[in-house]
Amino acid sequence: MTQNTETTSYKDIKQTVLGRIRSGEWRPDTLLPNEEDLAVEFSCTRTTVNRALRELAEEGFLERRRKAGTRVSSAPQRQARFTIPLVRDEVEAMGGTYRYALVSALAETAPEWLAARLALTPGQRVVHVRCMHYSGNTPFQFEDRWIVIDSVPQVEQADFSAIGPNEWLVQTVPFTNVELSFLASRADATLAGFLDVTEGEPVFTAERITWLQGQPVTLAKMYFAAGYRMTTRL
Amino acid sequence: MTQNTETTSYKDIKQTVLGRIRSGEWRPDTLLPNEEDLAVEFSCTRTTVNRALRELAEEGFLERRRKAGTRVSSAPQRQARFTIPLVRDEVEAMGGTYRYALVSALAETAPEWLAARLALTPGQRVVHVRCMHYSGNTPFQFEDRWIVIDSVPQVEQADFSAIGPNEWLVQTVPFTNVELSFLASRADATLAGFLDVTEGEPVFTAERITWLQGQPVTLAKMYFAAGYRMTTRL
DNA sequence: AAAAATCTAAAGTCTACACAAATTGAGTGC
DNA sequence: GCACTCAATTTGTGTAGACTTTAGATTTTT
Repeated sequence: MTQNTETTSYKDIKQTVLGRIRSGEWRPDTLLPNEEDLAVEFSCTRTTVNRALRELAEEGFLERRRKAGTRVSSAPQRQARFTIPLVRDEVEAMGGTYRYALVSALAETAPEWLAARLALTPGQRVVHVRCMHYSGNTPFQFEDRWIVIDSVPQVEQADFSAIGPNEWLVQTVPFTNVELSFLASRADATLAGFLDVTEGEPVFTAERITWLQGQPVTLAKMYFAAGYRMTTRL
Repeated sequence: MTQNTETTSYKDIKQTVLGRIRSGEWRPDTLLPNEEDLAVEFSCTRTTVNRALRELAEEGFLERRRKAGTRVSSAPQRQARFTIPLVRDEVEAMGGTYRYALVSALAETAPEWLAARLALTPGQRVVHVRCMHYSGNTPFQFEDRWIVIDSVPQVEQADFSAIGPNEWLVQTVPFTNVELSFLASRADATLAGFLDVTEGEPVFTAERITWLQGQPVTLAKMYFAAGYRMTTRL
């Protein structure tokens, strides 16, 4: 486990501290010894203790303030970290064969609701792409996406019949700010058809809005097949 | 911004590197200079560069491998970090007045599906707590929770009429492992009544399973009112 | 050729020390 | 009693240097 027989690594310290929290030895709100004392206890330098405590604080287990010291977080697990896999990876991880199919791709004037969501000027044009992601022959996800032409002019030449809009965008647009939402929506007739569920069924939905340096780039609505759950361990 | 006029801090380096990624100067898959060279460029030590790059890697922007070097992540935004607020905080943050109401709390034998989910031995007993969280008079969340008596014997004496089971558990059980899932479920008659929606409506649902050192402690199903979305910015 | 052994570049971590920044808490003056 | 100042404490961050571990690359062996 340890790198050699005698050094105490920041990982050991993290483990030990976590253990004391879990065991109840250090209950929420308990003030920990300061870094120097812990360094003595673990016979390492303060630097190493610092790293351990800093990371535990980042993970939400501890709260630290200069001069005030370090204490056990009273409301732990405020943060959940989800790994958002690419659709392809997700399908393949479940042992399925990933398949992509374009449904439609059309340039149009942004509908009002979209203009409002993305703060577009009235009449701005977008490319509307709809496509399906399959696991084998089973529908896995229906993707409904709008791409702002002014922000990504190349999109008018893009061919989405072979490559999905997400992968195209990742390759084309250097980088972005993102807002991601999860919600439950209701399958309307069209969606029910695509996902092969009954109309009215609940559908787990992710919405992703992407900006490039303040400019809205794309809004994607991703509708998952019945029974989908997004899971994480803390 | 910078602490004094001349040092380059790891934060500056993070900003600069992120800037180069965003601007497209360093595209996905680009191999970065090694830490020593960057240390020269930023006129600081390798330690400082290391911290900057390490954190960027943790945030998903870079991928690092010993000997192979550091490269720009080709599938960025693999990680979303959600802040899971306590219900009370969430309600109050939206300007509502938080109100809690116990619906029922009964000790019973774990139903089969629950025993399967938590790997209980047949016949193990649980306390089943159902309660509501309101924002003012509007239903905000219906919580359906089972607590394993063998893991938390005190639960039989607990009084959930004033304090919610989540807050009680946080105070009582020192610490835990957690599995958290999000999904879309369908409002049955009971749920529809509690949340004041039509039967059959989609309901955003969070499920949380908690263990204490391998022992299952509790399963909570949290059903959110219509229109709820869980949002994060990256 | 293919497989195994070796070399080596890069990140990973630790030590030891120094100074910076924040904030508490005590003391001071009014 | 109240506001203000200031020193002490604790975490935050940087420097300089060394050793460790991983895994890509090269060479040797089969």
